[in-house]
Amino acid sequence: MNHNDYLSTLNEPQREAVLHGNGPLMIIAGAGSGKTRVLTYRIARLIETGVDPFRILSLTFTNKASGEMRSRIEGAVGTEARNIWMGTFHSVFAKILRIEARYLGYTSDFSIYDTDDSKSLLRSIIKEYNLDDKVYKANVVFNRISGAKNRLISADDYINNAIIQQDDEAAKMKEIGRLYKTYATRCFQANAMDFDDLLFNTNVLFRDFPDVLYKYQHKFQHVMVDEFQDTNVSQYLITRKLSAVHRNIVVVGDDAQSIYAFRGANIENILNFEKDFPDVRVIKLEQNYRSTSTIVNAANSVIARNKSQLEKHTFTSNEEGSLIDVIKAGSDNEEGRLIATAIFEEKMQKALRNEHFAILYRTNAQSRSFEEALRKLGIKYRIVGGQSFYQRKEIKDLLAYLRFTVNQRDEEAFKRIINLPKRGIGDTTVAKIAVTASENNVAIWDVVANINQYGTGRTIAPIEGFGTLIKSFKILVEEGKDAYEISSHIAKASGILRELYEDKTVEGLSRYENVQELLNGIKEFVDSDETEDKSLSAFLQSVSLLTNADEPDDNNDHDRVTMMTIHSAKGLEFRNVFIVGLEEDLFPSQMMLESRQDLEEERRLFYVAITRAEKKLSFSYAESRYQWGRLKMCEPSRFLLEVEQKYLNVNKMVQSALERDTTPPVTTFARNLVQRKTEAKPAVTAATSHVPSADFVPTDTFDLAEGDKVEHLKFGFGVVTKMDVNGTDRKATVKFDLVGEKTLLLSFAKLRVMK
DNA sequence: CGAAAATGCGTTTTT
DNA sequence: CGCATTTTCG
Repeated sequence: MNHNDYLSTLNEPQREAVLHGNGPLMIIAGAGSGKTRVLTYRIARLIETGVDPFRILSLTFTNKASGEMRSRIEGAVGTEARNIWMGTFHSVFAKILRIEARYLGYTSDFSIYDTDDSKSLLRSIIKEYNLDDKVYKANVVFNRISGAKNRLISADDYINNAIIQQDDEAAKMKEIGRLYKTYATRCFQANAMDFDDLLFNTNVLFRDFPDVLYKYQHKFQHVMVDEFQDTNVSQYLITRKLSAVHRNIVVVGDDAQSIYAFRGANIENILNFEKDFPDVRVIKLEQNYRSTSTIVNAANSVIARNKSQLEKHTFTSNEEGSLIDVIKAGSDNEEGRLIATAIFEEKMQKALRNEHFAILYRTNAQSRSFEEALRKLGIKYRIVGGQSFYQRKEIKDLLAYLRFTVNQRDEEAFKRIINLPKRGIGDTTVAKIAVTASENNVAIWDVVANINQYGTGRTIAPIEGFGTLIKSFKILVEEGKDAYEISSHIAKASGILRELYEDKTVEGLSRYENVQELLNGIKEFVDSDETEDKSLSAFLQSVSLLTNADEPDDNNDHDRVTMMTIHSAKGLEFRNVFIVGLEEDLFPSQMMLESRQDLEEERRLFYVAITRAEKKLSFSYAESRYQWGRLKMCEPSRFLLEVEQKYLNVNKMVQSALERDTTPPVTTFARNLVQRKTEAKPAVTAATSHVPSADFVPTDTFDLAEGDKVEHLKFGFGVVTKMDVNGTDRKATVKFDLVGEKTLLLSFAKLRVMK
């Protein structure tokens, strides 16, 4: 593509950003202001003007974002784009650490501990120290350690820091420093890094080994950081060091969209940047091309309440668009039904596809009621995040085998697989092995591999069997077999596949399929011509850093309603967006209100959610919510009042309150639930058992006939007694169980037919 | 040692 | 309530 072709499509500040030559640049890019285009064009242009792609480092927020950007650049400049160093902070620096591992005393096969591994390791350490695990909760301890690492505080720093120690003592957890120290040692002994270590150790690497720093400083001629507002100190320091020589650093961010302070992101990075690079040029992208003016203005009216923000005026010249609907529901289930119906109707009226819709919520747990309602209407959906594929037990089990095959020091992987499938090696035996190992001052694997030398009693046989098994896997690695050959062999030889295959329950079947799917994924990884290193350890590295937005795009089946948390929605856009669960204590979240005085981050989160919508936005809230088996009464969120009211359409609110006859009034609803708790399982089940097991399917063909069974959203189940067809008009008379005979002009949005 | 029973905790958000 | 971890018992 010729420069001028794309340059002519840009506005003035966008063009300036693309054409900016050398030296530091900060782009403050409002939501929907075309920042991805700017970044893409800028990189394409660098390559066209002769910069070697190998010398461009581009850090993005998700692997998906980087993949998309890479393919767009590829479209402009060709396959050269593949050579750009592009990815998340974690993946790029894991790659560098892998190359330079020996400087830090790791091998390049180091394991990456996910949060579960970390917490499980902490749990064992807490236990070993005989600390009360009700005081020292793995979760809390982990968060403390993680916070410290993100501020580049090592275990020793932590112990020697008077202020931190005071804090911990006040919280009655003065042992955290010791736990941190042991945790770090154990990770190191296991040849493992957790997520935070990937950044922490990169800092250590660059701090302690100037030669290595020198190499990368000179290598990367251009450094680009997307979503700069969400970087933490550790990340910022890395980029600052890397760009210290060439000083070609471009950061792109929007302080109004900073939503990761809880994991150490620091808006002050934006201010520090101006201090560290006094000659920085600042370009503001303020025109929104994404959303209607109603949406842009509503979003601005929300964020205007925040005190701390950079001066910026976002505007749009797009059409006004429709008002924001506010939908009130009696319960979380009704909220699900109302949204699902709204999607159905909007889809039909405007001839839209499923993929035009997104439902955004504050917490993953809210997805349930929407899933059920959408499924009932036969609307396809996908859930981003939540329990991801890679967190499933069977997947983690196989991955643990793979990890242990590559790295026998991986303590967490060992614990997972030593008795899986059951081979008669229980906790006591494992503890014995650990004791033997430390008595003889050797690694656990050494004991397992040579159990005959250390041998005790009758548990020798299974241990030896396990050792032989792993040894046979190791041989495959040494022979240089690729990741797929090795993993498919391990899946079979370990007995994991067999065990799942023999489990004939529904869950067992789906687990078996999941393992197969993982194997398919590995095959794809190996077969892809973009994969240079096809080894098992390369695969493991790539897989452990997948973001929850990186789930495999299912079989070309894109046309689905997307459901996800607002956090996951960052960087995405949808024609129609529903922001649901707008209730006080849920959004804004109670925890946020407790732990911090100000609501600013929650408000920014709301801002992010609003600005995902292109044409049409809806809010919803429920008056009651089923939580932990109890009914909780909810109040509308203060955020509903923080949006300038002239952008809201509250008609639907009244309407839905009037129509709310699918759900009993809240009082009876509550009573039913109470009854259900005390008396075994009464009447309520009668109503549910009425649901036929064969699935109802939605119809958009009106092909009703006498005798068909139908379900109407308001009136419940019924049978068609009479059909009147008059040209294109169809009238059905239906006898409903609940309300008797009704004549319907077919409003198919509310009617489903049983096949 | 492993299966069954009892306990207990959780819902912020994610790399 | 539902899942995960811990305790109990055969």
